[in-house]
Amino acid sequence: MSTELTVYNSLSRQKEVFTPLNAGHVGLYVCGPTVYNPVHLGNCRTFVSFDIVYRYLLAKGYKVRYVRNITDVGHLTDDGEDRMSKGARLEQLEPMEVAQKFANQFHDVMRTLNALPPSIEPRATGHIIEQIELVQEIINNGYAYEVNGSVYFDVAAYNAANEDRYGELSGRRIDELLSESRELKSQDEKRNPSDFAIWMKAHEDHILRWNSPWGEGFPGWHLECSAMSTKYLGEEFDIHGGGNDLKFPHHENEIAQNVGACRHAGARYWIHTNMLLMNGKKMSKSDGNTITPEELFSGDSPHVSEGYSPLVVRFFMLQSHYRSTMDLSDEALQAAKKGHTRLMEAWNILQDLEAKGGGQNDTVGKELEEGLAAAYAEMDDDFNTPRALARIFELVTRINALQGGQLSLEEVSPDRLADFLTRLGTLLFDVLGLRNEAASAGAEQEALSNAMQIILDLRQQARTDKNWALSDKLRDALSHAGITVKDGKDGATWSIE
RNA sequence: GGUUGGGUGGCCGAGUGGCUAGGCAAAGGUCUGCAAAACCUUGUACGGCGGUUCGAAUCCGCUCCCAACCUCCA
Repeated sequence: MSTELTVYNSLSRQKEVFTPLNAGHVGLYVCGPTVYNPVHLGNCRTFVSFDIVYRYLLAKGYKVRYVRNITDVGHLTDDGEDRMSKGARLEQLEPMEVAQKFANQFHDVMRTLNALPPSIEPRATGHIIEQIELVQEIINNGYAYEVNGSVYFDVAAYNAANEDRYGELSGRRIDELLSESRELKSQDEKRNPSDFAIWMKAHEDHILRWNSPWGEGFPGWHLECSAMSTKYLGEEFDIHGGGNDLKFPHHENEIAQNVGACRHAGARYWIHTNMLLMNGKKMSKSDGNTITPEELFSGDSPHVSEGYSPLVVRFFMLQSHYRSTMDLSDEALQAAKKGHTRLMEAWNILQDLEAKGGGQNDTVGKELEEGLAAAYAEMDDDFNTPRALARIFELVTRINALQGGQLSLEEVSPDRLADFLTRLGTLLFDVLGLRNEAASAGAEQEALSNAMQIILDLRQQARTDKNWALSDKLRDALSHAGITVKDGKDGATWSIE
C-alpha cells in the first residue's frame, strides 16, 4: 500500500500532490545559516525538519540533490554592519576564520543531531562571480539600477512588467509597502523604499569586498541563494525551504531576483518551518530565555534539570509538526526522554520475538503491517512526523503485548514479522533518523553485556533460593550504578538509565 | 499599524463538520516474593462572544492573547 506524497506549498497556501520536475529526481534547496555566531537551537529545529524531508524523499526512492548554503557575506545587521565583520570584530578574527569556526560548530551540532549532510554546501563568498553575473542580467532586463556603485532591485519596474507578482509568497501588497515611505538610513539612493540592494558599494572600512563592474563592493544578502540555487539546481527546481522568518523579505526577494534574471521563479514548492519557543515565549538572549544546543545536551543551563541526549532532542522535535511552533520546556523534554526510551526498548524487544504463527494464524501480524502502513501514510501527508509517531506507539503497545503474553506469537507469521522488522527499522532509523544508542555495540559493550549476564544469573540463583535480601541488594546496587533490572516472565533484562 | 500562522485536557502535541490521535503525568486493575517494566481500564479539552448547520472544537464574523516578519515610535 502506498499513498501519494502531499506537501504544503507556501506559495499556494495549501497542500499539493508532490510531482517532481524530472521523474525520479528531486532538487531541494534549503537556506542555511549565516555563520557569524554559534548556531541557534531554533535553526537546529529547522534543519532537522528538512533532514526529515530529505530522508523521506530518499526513502521514497528519489535521487535527491540537497543543496544547503552557508551565508558568509552580505547579511547586514540593523546598523548596516556586515554580520561577518561584526563577528570578526567581536572575536578578533579574520572574517573567514569566523565563518570557518562557526561553520565547523554548526556541522558538529547537526552531526550530533544525526542530520545527514547536504549533497552540496556552497558558500556565498565562493560564488561572487555568479552573483555579479546575476546582477548584470537583472540590470540588462531592466529590473535594477545603479547608484554610486550600488545596485538596487527596482521593485516597481519588476511589478509593472510581471503582473504585480512581488509579494506573492508573503502576501504583502506592494502599494502598502510603497506607501510606507519613511526614510531610513542610507536608503536615500533607492527610488522606492521597497527596492533592495543586490550589490552594495564597500566603504573604506568594509573588509569583505570584491571588484565588480560597479566598483569595489559586496553582494546583497538575498542574492547568494538565487545564484547558488540556479547554479546547482537549475533555473527551475522542485523544493525550496527555510525558516518562516525568511519568508519576507529574503525569499520574496529571491523569487524577484530569479524572475528578474531568467523569467523563472526558481522553486515550485516552498516549504517553511515554524519557530521554536522556550517556556511559551520566543528565545531571546536579552532576557535570558535562551539555551544553546550544547547547554541542552550537557544540562549546563538553568532551564533544564539535566542534559538530554541529542537523539532525545531530535525525537522531541519530531513530536511536533514542522509547520507549528514548538514549545521547549524541561517538562516536555522529560516526557520526550521517557517516550524515546519506551520506543527504543520496544525495538530491542522486537529483535528477540519469535513468531510462531503461519497460514491463517496471522491476525496480529496483519495488524502490525497495517499499523506500519498507516505510519508511512502519515509521512506522505506533508511529512507528518507526530502522527507517524502516534501510529508507531500503537505498534509499540502491540510489540510489548506480544512479549508480555497479552497477545499471542501464534498469531504472527515469521515472514510477516521479518518484513515488519525491516520496514519499521527503515522508518525509525533511515527516515526519522533516530538511533538506538544502547545497541551501538563495540567490544566494551560486548564485555559489559557478558558481565551483566553473569550478575543476572547469580541474582536468579538467589531468587530461586528465595534469598530476597541478596537479590534486592544486587538490584539496588545495579540501580545505583545506573542500570535498571526488569524481571520478566522469561528472566530478567537490563537497560542503562 | 500591516502580512502570515497560532490559541486543544495537569504538561507537550496531532487532527477534524458527527467516528479513541499519540507521548508524559494521574487514578484503578492484572502480573510480580516485593519493586520496576509491561498489559488492560479511566478522567475535566478544544481562548471568549455571536452566527451558519440536524449537529462545530472543526465553517463565518467580532473580540482577547501568543509567535514570526515588515513598519511605526522611541
